[in-house]
Order: sequence, then C-alpha cells, then structure tokens
Amino acid sequence: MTADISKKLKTAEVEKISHIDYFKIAISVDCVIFGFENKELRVLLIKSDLEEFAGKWSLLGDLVKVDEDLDSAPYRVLRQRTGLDDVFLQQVGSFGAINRHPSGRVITTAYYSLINIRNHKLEITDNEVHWHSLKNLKDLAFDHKQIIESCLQRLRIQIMDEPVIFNLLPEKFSLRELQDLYQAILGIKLDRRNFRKKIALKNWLDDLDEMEDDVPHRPGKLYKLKTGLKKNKLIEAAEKVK
Amino acid sequence: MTADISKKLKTAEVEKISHIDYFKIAISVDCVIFGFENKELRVLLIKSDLEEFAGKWSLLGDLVKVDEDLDSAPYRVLRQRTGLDDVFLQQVGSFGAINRHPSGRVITTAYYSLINIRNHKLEITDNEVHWHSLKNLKDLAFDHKQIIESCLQRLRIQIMDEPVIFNLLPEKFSLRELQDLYQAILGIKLDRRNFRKKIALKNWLDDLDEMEDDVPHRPGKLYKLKTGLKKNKLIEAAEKVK
DNA sequence: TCAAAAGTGTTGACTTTACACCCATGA
DNA sequence: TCATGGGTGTAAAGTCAACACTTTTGA
Repeated sequence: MTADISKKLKTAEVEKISHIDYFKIAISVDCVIFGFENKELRVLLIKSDLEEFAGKWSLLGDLVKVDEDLDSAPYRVLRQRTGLDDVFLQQVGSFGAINRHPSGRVITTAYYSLINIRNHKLEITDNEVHWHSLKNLKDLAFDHKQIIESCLQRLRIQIMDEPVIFNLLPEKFSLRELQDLYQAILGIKLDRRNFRKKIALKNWLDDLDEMEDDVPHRPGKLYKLKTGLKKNKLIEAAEKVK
Repeated sequence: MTADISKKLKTAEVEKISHIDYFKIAISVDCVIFGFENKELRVLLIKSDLEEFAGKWSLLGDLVKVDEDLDSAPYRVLRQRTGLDDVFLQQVGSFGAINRHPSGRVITTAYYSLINIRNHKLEITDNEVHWHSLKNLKDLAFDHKQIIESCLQRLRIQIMDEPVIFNLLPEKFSLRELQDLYQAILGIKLDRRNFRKKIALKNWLDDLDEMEDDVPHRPGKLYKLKTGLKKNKLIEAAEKVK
C-alpha cells in the first residue's frame, strides 16, 4: 500500500521541473489608499510610468518579490513610495484577466489602506502622486477603476461594524467629523441624533473632555478611539478571521 | 512637456525585460468545494500527490495557465477533476506565505464552491477523492486548513442574505432540509417557527404543491428556488459587486 | 444679532426572539 | 399507539427611522 502510493508521488523538485512553464506569471500588489479631506473621500494615485498608459493615473503597486510574503508586499510598497509605515491594510481580492497588463501576464492582489492625510506627511519621491476625489475617476490605467470599486465596496461594509474608519481621522476628532466621514464613504446623509446614538452604542470612543478650538461655530467635544481597538495590521485582521 | 514625460516612460517590452526576474512565481487556484450530506457540511478533498505531503489530504487545485483568466481556472479545475460544470464559485482570497509550497514559490487564490453531492455524480478520475466532514479536519497539506476556514467564514456571511445555499440542495427540498443545512453551516440550532417566517420573508421560494414521499414521518411540503435567483456563475456574482 | 453647528428624547414602525400545541404519517 | 417531525401565532423586547428645539460660539 505504501509502495503503491509512493509510486504515484513525485517530489517537489520533480513537480517544479514538470511545471516550469507555469512560472511565467508575475504577481503584483496594488494599494487602494483612501484618505479623507475636505469632507471627501480621496484615493492616492500616481501617474503611470508605462508608455501604453501615458497620462493615465494608476494605483501604487509593485511586483511581488520571490522571497517576499504576499501580504507583506503592500507594506513595502507603501513604505517605499510614501514613507508610510504601520498603516491599516487589508486584502480585498485578486484580479487576473489575461490581458490586464501590457507587460505580460501579471495577476494582481488588491489591498485597501486607510490613512490620515494630514498626520502622515507623505515622503513622496515622485511628484506625480496625487489625492483624487472618488467622483470623476476616469481614464485609470489597467483595471484600476474596477479595483477601486471593489475596495470601496469592502470599505463600506467594514465600517459598519469594525472600528477601522478611525485610521482616516486624526487622533482627536469631533462627532461631526466622524459623521462627515461616514457620509462621504457611504454616499448618503445620516441623521445626526441617530448617528450619535449608534456610535455611542458601539462603545468605540473615549470622551477626551476637550473641545475643538479651530472652528467658526460652536465647538464640539473631542473624542479618541479607545485604546486597544485599533486594528491596523493585516496580521491582526487575519487573526480575527480565524 | 510631452517629450518630458515620454523620456521617463518605458514600453511594456522594456519593463518586462527589466522585471524578468519576477516571473518566477507561479499562481495556483484552490477550490473549497462544499457539499451537504447526512445533516453535515462536507468538503471535497484529494490525497496529495506530493511526496512532502504523503498521506495528507488537500484541496483540488492547479496552477493557472499563462493564457487563462484567473477566475476561469477554478472552473477548469472542477471540470477536469470532477466533471462538474456550471457550478457556483466565488473568489475568497489569496494566500502567499513564502514557504507555503515545497515546489517553489506558489501563491494561491482560493475559491469556494457549492454543489449538490447527490445530483452531481462526480466523475472522479482519481479514487483518492473523498467528502470530509468539517469536524476533525487535520493534517491537511499546505495551508489548506486555513483556506477552508476562510471559505467557511465567507459562506456563513453569504448565506444570510444571498440565495446561494440552494446550490447545496436538490431541486426540490423541504423546509426541514433547508433548516438542517443552515444549522450545519452556522453550527447553531435555529427555532423552527422563526426560521420559517424569516425564509418566507425573503421570498426566495416557490411552493411546489408537492410532498416529500420518502420520509418515515409526516411528509413536508416541497419547495424550489424561484427561477431567476440562482447565482451560479462567478461572473454574475461579480456584477452584483459593482 | 446672525450663521452655523452642538447637543439632546420620544414616538411609531418594524424586527427579533421565545415559546407550545395539535396534526399527519409510517413503523 | 408511538415516534417523528409538520405546521402554525402571539406577546414582549429590542432596534430603527423620523423628527425640532435650545444652546454655544465666532464673525
């Protein structure tokens, strides 16, 4: 019986050789980096450096290295391209239409990231990087429009019952800012009283006993996310999935 | 200005050459095929044909071909390995730890599939294929245990508001069978009266005015999924996401 | 004193849960 | 006649949506 089985088995080395033709696909990661400014949800895009997509905007991404975890690659991309470290990242899905990339067969895994535009001064090495409003996104390179849509979809679901949205806000924020942000992401207006009730119920926030001081109207109370709730590592998110 | 940009741009051909080292990662798909039998949720596994995993069970999967859409690959795998066509499939996520595969660097994209064990007589070309109960899954090859967990997680969410569960049942079924199935997937007992109310509310079912005839107790009414509701193509699922 | 937003409760509609009895069938 | 599940309604608790007035601040 054992002999029987082992006759059919092949070593990994043999398998690799027999499949060597398959090692002709590259895999990339693309980051959909959301930010919030001026009551609008934004996404960070870069001018494509491919001739085929001259003038078009694209997501920040890169090929995955042979000795690099898939889920580590988007962290590297963010670090290298924007200087950001320790950000919230979550895998959304993989996109692999045959002709999605003009350089050859490249399958990409998309991640979404939430960052605070003000806090993180981007060390942008390339000046052709820009925060785009999510309205009027057109003429994107590759299938990046579709990827952004999927990530937005995922974001909308996730903010409803996980405390991820706070990655988009400064440490201290008012309930108005939080509500504006929910509205920007969901694309709908929310009732103020009901919104405050719902947030209070979730028990995500600590009241700081401080007030806004830079607004041209009655200042609101400032809050911060309760410590221990911030899930800003993909690894922690993965734990939750288990 | 135009000249300025084009100086920095590279053609896809040039890019491909400069990145040729990256085309050393293979990508595979793995299918988590769920079935329902004996009031239990099952998953279809195959004995690994790799020496490194001798005796261990693994998911049905294969490397993605260079000229094959990523999302088409799991359909091919199912067709080749089980003779199944036109099944429900949905992408769940990609797994890419560096050493997850002993043959080399292989990143895999996981899909979950729902099929009716009885209806589809599997044309199994290999007799080392088996329907496993989800309890006592151990000693799986690769990271397949973790992949199954992720897919189960997704399944649990999806059955709550999309009519996908019916892919696991025969054309005609009773409400008891449906409830047993929900219970098996969710791992909890449900109240019969409340369950029936909730299902009625969803308006997914047509009453067939027929009765069970093979049960050792009072027979229940038979129902079928309303026509037009069955989402059994990944493409249609993707439409919904948009 | 005006404009802008802060802060705050109640009601009605709806949803969810818990729970028990009689009925039809086959063995 | 027994065992098994089929089939059904109601009441209490909880959640959700709609809605308006007074207060505080800066300009």
